[in-house]
Amino acid sequence: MPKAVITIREVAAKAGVSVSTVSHVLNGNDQHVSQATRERVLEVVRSLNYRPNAIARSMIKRATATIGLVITDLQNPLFAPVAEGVEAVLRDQGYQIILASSTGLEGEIRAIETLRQQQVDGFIFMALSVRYPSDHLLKLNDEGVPFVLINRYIESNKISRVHFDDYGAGQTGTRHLLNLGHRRIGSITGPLDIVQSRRSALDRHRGWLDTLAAEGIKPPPEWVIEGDYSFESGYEAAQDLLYRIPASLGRPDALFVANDAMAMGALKALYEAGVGIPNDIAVVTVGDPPFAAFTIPALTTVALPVMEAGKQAARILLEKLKSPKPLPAQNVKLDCTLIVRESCGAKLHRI
Amino acid sequence: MPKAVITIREVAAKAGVSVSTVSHVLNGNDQHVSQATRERVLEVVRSLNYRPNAIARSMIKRATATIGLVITDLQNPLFAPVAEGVEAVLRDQGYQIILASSTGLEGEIRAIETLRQQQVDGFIFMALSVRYPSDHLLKLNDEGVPFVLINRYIESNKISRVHFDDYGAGQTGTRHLLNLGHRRIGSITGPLDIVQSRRSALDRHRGWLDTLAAEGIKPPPEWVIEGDYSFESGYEAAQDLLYRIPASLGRPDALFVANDAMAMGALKALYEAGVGIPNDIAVVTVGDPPFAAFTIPALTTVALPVMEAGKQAARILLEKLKSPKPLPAQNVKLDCTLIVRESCGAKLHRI
DNA sequence: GTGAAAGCGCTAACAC
DNA sequence: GTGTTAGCGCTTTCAC
Repeated sequence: MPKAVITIREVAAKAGVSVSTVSHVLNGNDQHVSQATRERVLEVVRSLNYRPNAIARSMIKRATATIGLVITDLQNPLFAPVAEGVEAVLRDQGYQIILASSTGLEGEIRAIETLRQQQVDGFIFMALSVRYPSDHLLKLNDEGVPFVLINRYIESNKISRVHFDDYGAGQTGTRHLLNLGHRRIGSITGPLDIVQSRRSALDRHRGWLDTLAAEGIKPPPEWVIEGDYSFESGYEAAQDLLYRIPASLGRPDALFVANDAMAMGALKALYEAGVGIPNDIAVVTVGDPPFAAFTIPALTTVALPVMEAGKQAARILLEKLKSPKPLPAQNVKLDCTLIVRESCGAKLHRI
Repeated sequence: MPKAVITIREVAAKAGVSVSTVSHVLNGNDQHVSQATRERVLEVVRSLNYRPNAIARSMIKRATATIGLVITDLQNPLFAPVAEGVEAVLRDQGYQIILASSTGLEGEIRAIETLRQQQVDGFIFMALSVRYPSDHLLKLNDEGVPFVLINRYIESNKISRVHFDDYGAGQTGTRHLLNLGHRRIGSITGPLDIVQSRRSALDRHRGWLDTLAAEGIKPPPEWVIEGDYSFESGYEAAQDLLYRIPASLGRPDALFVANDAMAMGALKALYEAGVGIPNDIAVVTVGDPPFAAFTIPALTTVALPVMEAGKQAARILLEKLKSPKPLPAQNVKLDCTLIVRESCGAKLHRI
């Protein structure tokens, strides 16, 4: 800020009081300040358009009222609603959010370092839950830095995190298909392979598998195709499903697709192939983006409470920030809810 | 950060030098420091895991190397790519981004105030370009605070901004329809009314209108329906177009839809009504979200260079930040490019 | 080459 | 009730 910046000293001078008096009235330590003085000070503050320097303040307080929000992928559609949730609860408490997007492990470590130099009071990590090493987070925790993870898996029960009940989402979606009378249920999964695998993909997949198993159903491996959560991969997976299955086996008549983008891709491939949805193949998915109601047909889906995840994470962080002593880690799992639209049809065929 | 924080003094002590020497080596004022001393200091820095306090540093420097990114709507799909662009160029220069989402004029003013107390070096405003008063921005500019606007209109040529060539987008889309041989061209517009109007909606609309006029075409008012950029409004507008037009007038055989979300909504309404796209009605739109290639049919669209907007804004801001004296305002208008997919068909019918 | 010391703008004892 | 003052952790003249 180039312009002549005005300080507490000038306010004090103009009001004819000492800086400490000004400080007192500004910080609400009013008890020991006379009504008249207070008003005079406030008046000068206003007339001078005085803006307290938060930086100077935080040097003394040893707290900046800022938190670092570190994100692995800004373009991830979950990011905006999560950030909105975080923002909403943090702002209410006077905290600012410093945003850092990082790529890969190196980037994340660098981001943390920079933000610590900026003296952020805590962190929220919002990430693809790829399985990369988390030693730096463990260390961060040991150092007593408050933080919480969103949608990221970690092998430690000493770290607070909020995540979605992905396993439950897999169950819910699959059960819906079952209830509709389907037995031949295939799946387009998220990234399951060792290096790229995401926890959410694994869990949703297990939810699907276990739910079928509970009904004594064991789908042939040809009916599950692995995607990578992208529109493209859903499109291609659906084509594979259509054209690469041995005729003897036949097609599934329902599909559990692990996320919304792939589901939209699949819808298109199916449409192009002349496969009717939901009549020939019913489709259920996970995630409820704004477009879900406007695909053709509209997606029946298991919605993730994304903004809520941001809010919860912020609340947990706030608790840590306000507590003088370290709090036990919290692990909150958010329930996902089925939203019935068109892609599975509506009628129950259940016998 | 609760843990015993280690300061430059301790580094100095352990290295057996003065704090100023440590400061010199840390800041690259190496010239006057002996090789041996430098190495000793660096060694101690590493062993102590010393983390310089950026807050203390910025008190002296009178600059924080942070900028405020203020957004009116986190959920706006343009936000993520813009933020990514901003982040990318700013981070390269060692700047941090402080995020503030604000609602309405009041919220924006509050956000600015708070960020100024945090001593941010500059601002980027990313907003719906609704027409609300911008006096506070004018004043901010007069005070010498560097900032740039993204996608927001302002009646002043003293303020730097980057925006999309919305008028050109309207032209490009419309011309594509014309080239395909269409003459009966309707439109679903963005918010045009006095209170909610957005500059982009107005400009795209004018682009459409003028391009038709240049060909001597004057579409009947019944063929233009106003939406609000949402999926729903596109859906409803298309229904209006289908069912509310006097039979005598007949339907348009092509549609310029002012944004991607409304286009997707319209596609669905048209599909449900059994209207074939592009054969019965061709659809062109503006904006190229990830889903555009996977609607049914895939959207032919005029793409906005969203991430580029973020980058440009950040570059302009950086220039301001580095310049000792105020720079003249820059006004960059970004070109939009047609992406041909399926919703208009491909064949040129042009006679 | 290296160090002492004066602040940056503010808060919080502690005096009076 | 109000004022004095000692720092927060750092950079930066200016001496030596």
